[in-house]
Amino acid sequence: MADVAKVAGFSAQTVSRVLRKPEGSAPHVREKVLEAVRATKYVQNLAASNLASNRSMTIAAVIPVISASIFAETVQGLSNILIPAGYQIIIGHTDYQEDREEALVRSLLGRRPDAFFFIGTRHTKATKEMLVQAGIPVVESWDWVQKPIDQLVGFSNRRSITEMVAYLKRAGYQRPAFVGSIREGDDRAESRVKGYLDGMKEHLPSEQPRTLVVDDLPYKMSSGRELLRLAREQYPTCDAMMFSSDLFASGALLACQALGLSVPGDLAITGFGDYEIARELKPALTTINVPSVQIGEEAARIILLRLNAIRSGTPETRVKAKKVKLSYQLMVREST
Amino acid sequence: MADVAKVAGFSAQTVSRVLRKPEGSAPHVREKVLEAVRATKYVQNLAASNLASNRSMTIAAVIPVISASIFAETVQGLSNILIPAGYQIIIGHTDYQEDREEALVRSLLGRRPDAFFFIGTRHTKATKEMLVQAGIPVVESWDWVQKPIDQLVGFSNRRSITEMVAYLKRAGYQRPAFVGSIREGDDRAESRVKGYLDGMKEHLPSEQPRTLVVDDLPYKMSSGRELLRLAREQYPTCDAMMFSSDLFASGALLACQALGLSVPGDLAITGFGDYEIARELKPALTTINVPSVQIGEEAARIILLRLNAIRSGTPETRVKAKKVKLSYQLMVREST
DNA sequence: CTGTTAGCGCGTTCAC
DNA sequence: GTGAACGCGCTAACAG
Repeated sequence: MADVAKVAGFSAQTVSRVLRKPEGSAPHVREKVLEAVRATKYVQNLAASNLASNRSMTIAAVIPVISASIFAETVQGLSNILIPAGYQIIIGHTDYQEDREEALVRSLLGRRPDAFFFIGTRHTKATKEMLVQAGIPVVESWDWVQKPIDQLVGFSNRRSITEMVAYLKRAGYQRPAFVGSIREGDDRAESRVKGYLDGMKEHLPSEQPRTLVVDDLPYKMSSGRELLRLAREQYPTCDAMMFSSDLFASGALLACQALGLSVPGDLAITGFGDYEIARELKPALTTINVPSVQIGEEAARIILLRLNAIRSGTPETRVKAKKVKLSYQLMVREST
Repeated sequence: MADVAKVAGFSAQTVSRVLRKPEGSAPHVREKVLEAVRATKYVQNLAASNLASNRSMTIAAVIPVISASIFAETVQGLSNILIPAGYQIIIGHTDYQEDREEALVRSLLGRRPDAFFFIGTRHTKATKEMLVQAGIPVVESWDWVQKPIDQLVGFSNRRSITEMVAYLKRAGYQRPAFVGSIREGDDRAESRVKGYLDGMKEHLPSEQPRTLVVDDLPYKMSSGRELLRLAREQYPTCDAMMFSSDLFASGALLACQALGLSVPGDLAITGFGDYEIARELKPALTTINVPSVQIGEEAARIILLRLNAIRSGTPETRVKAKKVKLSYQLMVREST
């Protein structure tokens, strides 16, 4: 920066100012400085900037897995808002393991992010403590809990499935089963199981609930085929299968075709997530649409609001939002 | 760190050493220090560490889009090797736009990553200059070029499609078309078009090549349906459609079923990428398997090798690997 | 194997 | 609107 200053004919302070707040300097100064930056191919060292300013202009995003496209959509939503605002997002993934999350948060904290974003609401005690002590905004998302660490942008996984049961009942199904491979630690998927049980109690109280939940099948379409096989074995009289994800539902649907089972004639199938494949398959899949992009965008807005408030010294209570509830949507299609 | 040192009864330097290289200190010292770290809930400030050591322990990964699961697999491969080695990966995405890539690289450079990884081999002149000047290892990937910026881990998109044409010819197809929606800037997909033209010239020289390449359809299954419609209109006598991606091929395959077209009876279909859906559909999709995870792992190994060499002062020439060529695989299935 | 000294490259503060 | 002094929290280099 000193070199740039020398070339421009000003002090390093002026270079720093122009770089951070161009409109704060006189136009001719600004021009000269920016010219010198180009001439010297100067790239600011953000580590030094971070150290001196105590702000890193990064937001930490903690997600279960990167490769799930639906979570990628949420990250996309975050980016849509945060990148234009000058923030970088640093992503970490936990593979649904709380202890990995704890290690990850510890390591991310070392970079002094200005805020944290989580997909999920379940964390170890130590994780929560670290976050509280860091004293930065934390937004959790993708589910609905009573007491978030700080702020929450979510929807009720549980109620969405209860609603699906209600719909199936109305559509004439009497013996729906809930089927899925649920990683231990995936509390959102576990909420969906509860939602199923709620729904059965409320809408089909005469029926014994049918659940088949394993934890050792990978998150792939082919697991849907395997789950279908297991579920038909265990619940031969079941007339509708509610899968914990569209991915499993899609695999099961294709397997039904291979087996010569008619959907929804012989068996109705539902999913969760409203992935693109749900719309494209024949029959198209009845499922639950999740506001994945919107969650990210809303979380980003909350983060920016909080950060601006902190910078300008606004009292916390003025901006600390309540929890934000977004709405899922039941997508009724041909598979039921 | 001074506080931790006081609690432990040692100097800050010793705390620093224990944190970075635990085996470098006497066991009783190590114990005391780590105990003090826990007691004070100390979290190291990596920005300061970075500044002082001139190493950030981060690797920048530049990819076209996060949400494409096949790229996520490559990032997974990177993680598999780099995370255990103590590195963090910082991801940026370009949406296939060279100018966005340039801005992204500039911004990432500000964090002083220890190395760069790219999916893709096409960059602006300014981008290349910045990277060369940064003087850090750069690994490009996912395609095959003569002169990479630094190192390359890839395969020939072009030759893979040529091989597919050869296979189709052997299988009895005479009038294959190449169909896709290709974002401007997606040089790998553009290589595939060239591979198709090579293949036609070499294996079906009597036929006029049939290409339908648009640039305005989104990267979604539903675009496959649209591409199928356009291609049938333009090339009614075509007997095999080679799609630029499994996603389009899948959409087209499902659309064929809806239209009552038999695959491969009336029309053969091939894809690219070997996504899971390619295996699961009926008929299963003939496609090209890309070593996506392996690319990431191999790139990570090269990066570690280079970084260790730099640290230990080994001369560049000793470790600077040649380009690494990985092999794709033609997956012949039922759709041809 | 441990401690001391100096400085990494910036931004904040205050003076002008 | 611009410049000088100082320090952010850590590690490299050296001494012991």
